[in-house]
Amino acid sequence: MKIASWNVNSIKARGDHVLRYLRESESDILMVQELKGLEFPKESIEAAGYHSHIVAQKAYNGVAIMSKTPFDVVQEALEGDASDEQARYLEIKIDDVHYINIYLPNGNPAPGTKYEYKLGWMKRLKHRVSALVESHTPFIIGGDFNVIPEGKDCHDPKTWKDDALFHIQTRKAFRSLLNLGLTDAFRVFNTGDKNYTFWDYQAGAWQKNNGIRIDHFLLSPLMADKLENCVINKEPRGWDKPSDHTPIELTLKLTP
DNA sequence: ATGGTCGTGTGACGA
Repeated sequence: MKIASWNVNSIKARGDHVLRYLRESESDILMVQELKGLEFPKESIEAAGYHSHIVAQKAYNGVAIMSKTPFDVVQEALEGDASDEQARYLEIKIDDVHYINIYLPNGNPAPGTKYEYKLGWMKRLKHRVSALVESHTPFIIGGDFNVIPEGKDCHDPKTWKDDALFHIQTRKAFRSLLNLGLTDAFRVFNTGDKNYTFWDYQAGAWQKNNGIRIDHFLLSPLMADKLENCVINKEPRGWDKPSDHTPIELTLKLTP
């Protein structure tokens, strides 16, 4: 079973890319982030053989899950702050496995109110993850975490020191998530540096491979044994008019 | 040292 996650940076601008990616990758599940609007090409995605569900708002944020298999929606928001109206969380369920798609806040500039929101969001996520671990629910979390976990996940750690994506408090919060027993799927197979999922549009970052690894798949304890592979597929970042992110792909063995 | 690039929606702002 293949599951992919991709920040598409506007579904309106990248609808054709998503359809092409579904065709070429033959993913069973695709999680996308940054829809950046309310429109969604549900009909053409259905024609391609996928059920879909979106959590969206005007102009900003927005997440969606596409799946060859029908699914149940578990939650369309992260609990812990009733006043939070940003479209950043979608949790679904297929055969007792929960699939969580997140678009974690960017948080810049740090310090500031946006950074406080990011840290608060990470605390709420930890709370949700704790509940799932304690109830022995098998789950995977995929998405744009806006977290550079370690120095080797960027080209030059010095330039990222004060950024909300690499700030020590951000890395601590990410680490405390992992310490609940989650596995960073990509790092099981590849411990090397220069493996990135995002390259800025500016200053030839893509051409120079000056990127960051901020899109991740985390596996719950019960799912870790089912892990077959996890890779970054750099191809779509090289397409015409690309997203600034590229997909991360997870392969699971779900049959006993 | 500075600006550089996209997307939304048509203003700046977010990333």
